[in-house]
Amino acid sequence: MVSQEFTEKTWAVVASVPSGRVMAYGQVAKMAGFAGYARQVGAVLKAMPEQTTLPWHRIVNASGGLSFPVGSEAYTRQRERLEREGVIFSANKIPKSLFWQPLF
DNA sequence: CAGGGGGCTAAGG
DNA sequence: GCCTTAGCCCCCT
Repeated sequence: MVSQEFTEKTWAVVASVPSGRVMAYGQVAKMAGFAGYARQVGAVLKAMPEQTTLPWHRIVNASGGLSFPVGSEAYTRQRERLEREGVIFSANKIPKSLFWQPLF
């Protein structure tokens, strides 16, 4: 389990990512005030319920790819949600230009 | 304490 | 592009 504070700060940052844009796990952690906690961000998102309104799918790895095996159910689910918002994939990678850069 | 493993990352071959 | 190494932090065995 992760601290309540970390969880809440993470949710806040994730919720701030606009549709059609994505953000890396490490970047979310940093924005939440927990630099270095990228893996914990993943843990928080994994614990999200199915019906959540939080845009967990907008969080991807720093390489622009999804952190699931290509073709897996989880991979497909996340990719469909992103493409539905207009996010494009090139060779299973999301272009850097689609990364959300919050100006602090 | 030692090991292993996660929706991670950056750097080097 | 791949794989390995190292670093990161938390959790479980």
